[in-house]
Amino acid sequence: MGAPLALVDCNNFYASCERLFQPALRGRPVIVLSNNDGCVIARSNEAKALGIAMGEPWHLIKEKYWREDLVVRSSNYTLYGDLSARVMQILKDFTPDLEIYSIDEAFLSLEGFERRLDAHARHMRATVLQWTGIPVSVGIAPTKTLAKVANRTAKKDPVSGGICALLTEAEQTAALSRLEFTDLWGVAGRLATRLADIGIVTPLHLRDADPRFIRERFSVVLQRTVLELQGTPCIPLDQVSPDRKSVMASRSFGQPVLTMEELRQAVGTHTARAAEKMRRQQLATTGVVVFLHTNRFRPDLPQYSPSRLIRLPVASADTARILQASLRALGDIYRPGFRYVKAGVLFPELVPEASVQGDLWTEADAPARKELMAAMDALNHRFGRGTLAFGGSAKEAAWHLRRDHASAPYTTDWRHLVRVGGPSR
DNA sequence: TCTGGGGTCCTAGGACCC
DNA sequence: TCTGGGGTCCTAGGACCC
Repeated sequence: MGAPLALVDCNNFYASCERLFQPALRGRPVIVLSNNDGCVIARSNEAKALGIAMGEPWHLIKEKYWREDLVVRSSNYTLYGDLSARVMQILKDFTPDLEIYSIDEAFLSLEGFERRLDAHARHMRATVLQWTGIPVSVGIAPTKTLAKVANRTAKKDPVSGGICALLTEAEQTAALSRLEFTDLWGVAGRLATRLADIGIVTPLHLRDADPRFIRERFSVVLQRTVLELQGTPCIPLDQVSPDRKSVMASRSFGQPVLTMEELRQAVGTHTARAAEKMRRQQLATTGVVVFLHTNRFRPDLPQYSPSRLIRLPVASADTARILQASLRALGDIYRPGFRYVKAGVLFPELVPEASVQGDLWTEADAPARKELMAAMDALNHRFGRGTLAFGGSAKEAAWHLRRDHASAPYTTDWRHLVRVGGPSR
């Protein structure tokens, strides 16, 4: 068993942020809505108590709640981003071994604090609250999946004081027995239905399942969940966030859009936004996908959800060059007569901007390919001929390896595969 | 009339290539 | 009675996460 991990999660984050600058909202039900005020994306405890569900379309429920004391806010992501950064900075002062998992969550290694976990967690929680006003919950356990369980338990249990540690099997069993099945990290509706077919309907059933059976019947992803529930860490703490593999910008229109001119405008803005986001991370794209959607909630209307990928001759981070490709893609897929409600732009395969110099990046890629070929030969030699049928896609090679060798860690990076699967070099 | 946005991984089928 | 096979890339869609 490794050192204990903590998952620190801000309570009802967006709703808490909104409350921060308006203390009058304390004790009142508060919800935050998504873009275009479409769906409910955050709820204070009081709003949850009213029965408002996550993701509920606002227009369907506003009639029902207008007479309640409900406070409704449009989302303000700049504010949430700023507050998130402040919370994370405070957590970093408690341990340098920290992975920012999302805008409102971080995993922390508690190595070295084993003998005073509780006091340490209480101190963290109090400091974040005092300095930012944001309440957080802390879950402590030997694996990330169990830390998620602990965090949820801390939130649910009023006497926990916002902190829950699940270090012994008895504590873990007790916590798991109080959880809904789909409360588990990685188990949502569809998977729960499929698991129910074979009699697995509670968190404890899943923990006590045979990981190898789960992998054969389901996937390596779910197998990791089982192992982690059993206390075996499978998902390491990622302190350095890896480069994004793709970047997307998309928006729903307020009303249906019919003309090419309106779509060109939208695709233009999305391209510019995505390109900015990409440049901020010092990446460049090898292509651009443009996609459109008609209204899927109106099956009575004609449906059309096309997408088109245009490859760039050379990876680029230049908005003008990418825009040219975007508009060409849009021209390919646009069909008049449909009522479009959403448009988006996706840069699907990003490379470091520094590797792009004129058209040299494809050249620079050649030695890497050669190394990859050699690595695959080595893997085939070790595991038997044909283990990896490899042409050019590291993604597919990784998939083969995971399928055929349960022991291979979950990765799509072939360099990693070489280290874990190949002969020592 | 009004149903989010941004990610990751996986699967399947068809076009195309040698 | 038989219709090649192995491979890549693309489109489309499903599942999960926050």
